[in-house]
Amino acid sequence: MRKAEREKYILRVLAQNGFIDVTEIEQHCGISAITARRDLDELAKKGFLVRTHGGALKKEHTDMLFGFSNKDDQNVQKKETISRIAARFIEDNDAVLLDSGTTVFRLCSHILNRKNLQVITSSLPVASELIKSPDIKVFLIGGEIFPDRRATYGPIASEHISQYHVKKAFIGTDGISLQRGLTVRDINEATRIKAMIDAADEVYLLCDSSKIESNSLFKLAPLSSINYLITDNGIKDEIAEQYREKGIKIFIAD
Amino acid sequence: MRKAEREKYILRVLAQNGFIDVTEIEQHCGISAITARRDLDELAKKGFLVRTHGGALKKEHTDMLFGFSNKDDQNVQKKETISRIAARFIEDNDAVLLDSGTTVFRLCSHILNRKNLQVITSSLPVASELIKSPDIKVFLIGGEIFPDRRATYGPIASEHISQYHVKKAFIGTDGISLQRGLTVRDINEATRIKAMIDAADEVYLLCDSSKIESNSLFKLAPLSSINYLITDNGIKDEIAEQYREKGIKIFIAD
DNA sequence: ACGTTTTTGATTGTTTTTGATTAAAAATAG
DNA sequence: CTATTTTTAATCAAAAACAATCAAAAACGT
Repeated sequence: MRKAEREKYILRVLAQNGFIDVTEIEQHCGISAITARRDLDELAKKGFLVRTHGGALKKEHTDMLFGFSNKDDQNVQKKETISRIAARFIEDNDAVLLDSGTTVFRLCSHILNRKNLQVITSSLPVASELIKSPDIKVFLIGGEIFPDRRATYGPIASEHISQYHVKKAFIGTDGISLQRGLTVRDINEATRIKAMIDAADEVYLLCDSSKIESNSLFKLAPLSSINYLITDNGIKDEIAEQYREKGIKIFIAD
Repeated sequence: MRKAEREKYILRVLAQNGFIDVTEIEQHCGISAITARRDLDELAKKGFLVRTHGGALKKEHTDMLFGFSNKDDQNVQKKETISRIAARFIEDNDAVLLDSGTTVFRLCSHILNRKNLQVITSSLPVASELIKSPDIKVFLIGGEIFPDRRATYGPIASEHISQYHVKKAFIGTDGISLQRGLTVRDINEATRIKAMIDAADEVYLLCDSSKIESNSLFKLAPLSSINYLITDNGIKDEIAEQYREKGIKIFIAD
């Protein structure tokens, strides 16, 4: 049985039973245990399942809040690796701002074990994921809810954000470029992200490489307003160098 | 059965029955008693359940995401009828405040078809339910999230509520009595509900009859602060009459 | 056909999980 | 209350699953 075929089988069993174990894959597909485990590891890395000892569990409902409509393997994998790198910058006892957006959302599963963490977020999925942990205090930013994004926005939200001060903010944008700085599709997102940048000492931008050196409609902040750029290895070396010259520290996931 | 799968099973049984015992796990999962106990110990350590002799008890905020588990059928039915009555008071073009709590939450499904409705809520489940409708604008009240209740509370939330003014507010309490007025178990709930009452012209209290003429720990407002009481047919006639004399309009669902 | 990449399996030692055995603690019955 | 049964805690050893590394096989592009 081919790899692609096996992946399909694994996901199908998971959707049905909620669980699959290594030996079952081994027998059903006629492969060695180690290959079965590798299959699961890869699917876990892409975010399609949760790896456990001896098998794997189906991802929970909150993880689907943003839908699996973009089952684009490549992008899911990129976002997963980016978020994993970003998670390393969130430590015990931190107070952080987390914006909405799929990449930032994926960050959540990697920081559930932090102790005494305070998280301020505008995102409902982020909130619902993080309140699972008893050691994380979650503050929700008030305001009108943008149904598509499952996040609050608008003047109330922006004003609310300005009441906080945090060390680190993790944000996403639709575009970033040397010339135009940070840009987004929606004006409401723009004002909210701007408020988040102002409320934080250090700003981390999570952004897959396809968005680098591309522009969206609304300019929200200059390049200088971010301190860290976390992206995937699709970024060209000479571009990365130019960003570094602007004083931005780049971390490349692969 | 694998460990991960067993944990899922344990939590599922707990969500349903509220209790699970070691021998049941032992038999159902085909493992030794000691392993079953170890499973429970670990889950208890993570805070997902409360360990007892011979088994474990459910802890409130475990595996439900943005929903509520249906505890016992009797109460669910009462709450359903109450919420259906309450829904009749919410009309197209209204602006309403909805508090957290299961009874108010049930209201949501009955108002999804309203047009041009504006809803302000502190409840994450309410928000996530109502954003399904394109004709309802949802405003979320910011603040710290109370994980057990899936709602925001605290000084930020109260202050945020005071920025709004609405015609109707729908709230729930843990107790109501002629002598002590409205009471709740948690001080944080108290201040938030107080703020909601102040922000609304008309206050609707949704309350099953078991809570009428019973008191909880924190007094939050006098009886005079509510205008409507919606309850089930468990309320005694003479009690209802006394409330009416105090100027409260009572609606009894059956 | 050739070299390259991807996929797979075997090997090693390590970690996690599991169950048996013991004595202590808690619940139960008389 | 004491005696009996049940449940637990603790320790240990076996089994299963793991990670890491290497080499063989298959698929791939040119």
